[in-house]
Amino acid sequence: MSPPTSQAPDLRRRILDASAALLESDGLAALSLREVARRAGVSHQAPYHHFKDRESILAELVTEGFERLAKRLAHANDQAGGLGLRGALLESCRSYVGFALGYPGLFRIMCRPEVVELSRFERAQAASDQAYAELERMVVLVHGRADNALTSQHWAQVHGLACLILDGGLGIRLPGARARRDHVRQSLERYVDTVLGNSVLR
Amino acid sequence: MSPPTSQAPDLRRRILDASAALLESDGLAALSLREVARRAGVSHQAPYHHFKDRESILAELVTEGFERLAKRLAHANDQAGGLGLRGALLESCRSYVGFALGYPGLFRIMCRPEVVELSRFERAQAASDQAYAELERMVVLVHGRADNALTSQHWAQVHGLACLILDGGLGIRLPGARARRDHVRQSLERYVDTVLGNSVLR
DNA sequence: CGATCGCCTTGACACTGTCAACTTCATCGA
DNA sequence: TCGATGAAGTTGACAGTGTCAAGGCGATCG
Repeated sequence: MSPPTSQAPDLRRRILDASAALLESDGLAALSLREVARRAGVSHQAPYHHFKDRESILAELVTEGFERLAKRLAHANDQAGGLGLRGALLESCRSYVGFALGYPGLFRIMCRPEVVELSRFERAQAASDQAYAELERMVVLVHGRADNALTSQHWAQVHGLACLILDGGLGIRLPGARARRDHVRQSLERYVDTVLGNSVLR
Repeated sequence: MSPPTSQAPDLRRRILDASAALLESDGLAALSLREVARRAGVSHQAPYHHFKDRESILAELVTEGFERLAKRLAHANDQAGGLGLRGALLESCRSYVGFALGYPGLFRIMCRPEVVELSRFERAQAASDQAYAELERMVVLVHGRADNALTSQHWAQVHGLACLILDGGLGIRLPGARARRDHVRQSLERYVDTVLGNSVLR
């Protein structure tokens, strides 16, 4: 027999792809199981043969999201040798915020426990831990030691910026992708300088 | 006739109170118009005589939330004389995070545009702007001038910490209210010291 | 060749937000 | 005083949702 055509590869993957597409184009509210099934060309019950429930589908997307994010962060960390500490730190921050702005629908469900309760999904939790580990690795590179408060501070900075631009007041105040990108770069550079003690403000 | 008994003050208020209670006790998913109506002891259509739709109810809660938050931040700012700059800045940060942890359900819908689109509700937007203005006032107190990047940085720090403890990986890693409070204090103190240039890390 | 099992279907149920039409009742101008 | 008006609350309906239950169907295998 032939390899699966583009029409019908395995349904599980098609459901995930349709969900991700819907999530980014029309938002979480538009992502109903039935609409996903419709787009995948199957009955409204077919998804239940591959996922326990709606949350499980989203959890799979979340897992893949955290894995991709962790990979980006790891890549930035690995560049500490070539780019130098400041360059790598900046790259790490931009990876995080860039991921959030690049996949806003996905990023949102990654930090909404009322949508996907991470602790219910072992693999998702593990992927999240992996991303955390990369953040912590950057903190070690910068400060020379692991420290919960420092890691929190770093994570909060990039996560907060991402959330505020995506969902909060900063997005409203920055119309247009260009303005956002500029603002992100400016904010992150200032943050990096502050952290590295080169702040012009001292 | 007697003044309204505790049983039936004006329905509008009762609907808002029931919604807020449901939001904090069982989360947003459990907050359906019909359940709210049930708890208010009226038919499922009664709320529509006081609110255009479900989002409008939540928008009213969000408005009140931002007003309360702005008031807390203003109070912290006003204490700059008495507490000193460091004390006031710390108090401002703790107000923000404390608000988020104190009213998690409310805080969540305050930063979820897919639940309440702020730009659709003038008063909510105004209240949000008011809170932003107080954050900016603190930045001016600290740095001597207004600066978008600095305000972003400050806002992102407190917002990020709040989100991560509430919804993200920090909450999972900090079981128990006590551990969270301690972590918040520690993180915020370190942040404040960093900002004020007294960091022990230099 | 018959049993089994994975994948998918149809059908049903309770629940949701919202529209439409109806009742009740207080207010107010003629 | 009376009738109109309009606000506030009701019941009923509709489409849409997530999920449970039962059935069909084709491949696999003892």
